[in-house]
Order: sequence, then C-alpha cells, then structure tokens
Amino acid sequence: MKDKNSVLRKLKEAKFKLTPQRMAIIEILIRDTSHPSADAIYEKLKKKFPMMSYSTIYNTLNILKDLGEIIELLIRENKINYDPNTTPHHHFLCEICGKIKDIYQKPDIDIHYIDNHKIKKCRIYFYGICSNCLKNRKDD
Amino acid sequence: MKDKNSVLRKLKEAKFKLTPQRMAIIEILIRDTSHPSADAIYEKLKKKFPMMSYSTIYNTLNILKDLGEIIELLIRENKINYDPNTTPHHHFLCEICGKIKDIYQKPDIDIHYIDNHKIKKCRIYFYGICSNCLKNRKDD
DNA sequence: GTACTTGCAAACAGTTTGCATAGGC
DNA sequence: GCCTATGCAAACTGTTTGCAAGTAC
Repeated sequence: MKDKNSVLRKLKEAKFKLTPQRMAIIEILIRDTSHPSADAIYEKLKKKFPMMSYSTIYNTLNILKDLGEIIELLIRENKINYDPNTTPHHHFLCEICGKIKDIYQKPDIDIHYIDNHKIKKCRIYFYGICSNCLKNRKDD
Repeated sequence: MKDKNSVLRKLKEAKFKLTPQRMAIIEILIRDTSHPSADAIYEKLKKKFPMMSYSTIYNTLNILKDLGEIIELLIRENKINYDPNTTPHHHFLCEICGKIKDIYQKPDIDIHYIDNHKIKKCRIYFYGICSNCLKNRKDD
C-alpha cells in the first residue's frame, strides 16, 4: 500500500466498489503509522461516519489483506493489528507503552525451505522496552 | 518445562496447590508435542475430569506462563497455542494441515538492542506447507 | 481451619455473519 | 437497474471474571 490511488485502482480492477467508507479506511491506513487495530480505525472514523459499523471495517480490511495491500500482525494476544507497509520488515512491541515499531535492521530471513517445509512467509516479533520508555525511566 | 516433578516443585515453592486437575494439565503439556490450545487441553481432559472447566485450564496455563514453564504462541489469529519447550526455538505453521512444528535450524537472534529499543524476547513464526503435506501433494 | 481452587455462569472482547436497505457504477 | 456494500443486530470464539462450594495443606 504505497499511495491511495494505486490501491483504489487495484480495488477497481478486482471489481470492488469505491465507497466513501472504504476510501476513508484506506486513507487512515496510509496515514496512520501506529499499526492500528480494527477498533482504532473505528474510533477515528466515527467522527466522519457516525453510522460506521465494524462489518464495513472488517470487510475492507479483509479485502485489502487478500489483495496483499496490508499485512496482519499477530503481535498482541487476541487482537489483530494491521500494517499498510508490505515491504519485508519486522515488528517490535513495547511492553510499557504498548506501541508497535517497525524494525528494518535485521535482514529478511531469506530461506525457502527449513526441515523440508516450504516457507512462504516469515514474521519476526520483538518484545521489550522502546527507546522512548527507556529514556523516561532514566529521567526518574 | 522439562519433567513433571520439577514443575510441581516450582509450583509448590510459589505456594500454589497441587490439585489433580493441575497435575493432569501439566502431564498433557509435557506429553503433547502439538502445541495445544486451551480447548485442545480441555478436550483431552474431559474424559478424566467430566466436570473440568475452562477457568481451571486458563488459571493453570497463566500460572505456568508466569512461572516461565510454558510459552505462548501467537501464530494463529485469535487463538493462543502453548509450548512447554522453553528453550530458544521458533515455529512453523502449515497452511494445509494446520500443524505447528518446532524450528531449531535458525540460530536464535541474539541481540539486546535494536534502534535503541531494549529487546527482551523474540518470536519467529514461519508459514508455509509442511514436508508431509508437500509429499502428499506429489502423490496426487 | 484457612486460604486457595474449582466449576459454573455470566461477562467480555474481537471478529464474523445474516439480512434488509442504501448506494456505487 | 443491478448487484455489491453498508449498518445493524445477533451469533460466535476465545478468554476472563465473580462467586459459592469444595479441597489441598
């Protein structure tokens, strides 16, 4: 998911309709670098669309996932976060502030087979304390 | 979680009671290499304990997790799987048969800081087609 | 005997589904 | 005008919680 227009084009090609709600969800995903969950998107949208429902959000998120425009992160228990950045990278969850950070430093694990299992995708999740929370601790 | 007795000792030290239900859950975790979820454990236990409830299972799983005797795997959406093997290793989920396999091949990522974030734990999840499902496909 | 555990039910959170209506194309 | 998408409610899944009764120690 690079720019809004390319996503809209892809949706159109796949015969999906470009409703205002869908476009608003896509705009949020592109702008929001916090890896929002469905309910974070819902909270942001209900100002503009007071009638917005979760079915619309999940419907759109699942379409975008199937089209390969967003990635789902299983970094928290019982909750899915979404990342519009589909280039190979990984994630860090801060145990203090709960923020998710992108990690580019580690090279992508470029393996096609492990123990004769065919590898199609790989997700790396790091957990710890983010730079900002570390700094605040020292300030105490 | 290596052997039953060491886990029981640890529970006792932490002032937890050794109930038959708890011991049965621990036995299952030690024997079952499939990385069971709470409901898989429930299904196995209800033969022996027809009255078994999920609160007991989650209670015990959370205690064992806090004691560092089991690890929780966020490899599937909206479901937690548990692994009694707490030595550093990673996991593979087969998209065909749904089985979770242990992966020892990749060296543990031994980093303490990335982008100034303090790393306390790291989980690597691989997704693809397992050796067995690949073999069955070829047999077609 | 005391305090923790159990089992049940109910609550809860996140996600999915069914269906009548609205609206994109 | 057709057919998909929306919004609402209800269902559903996995997990957590409150509480009376049971039980390990």
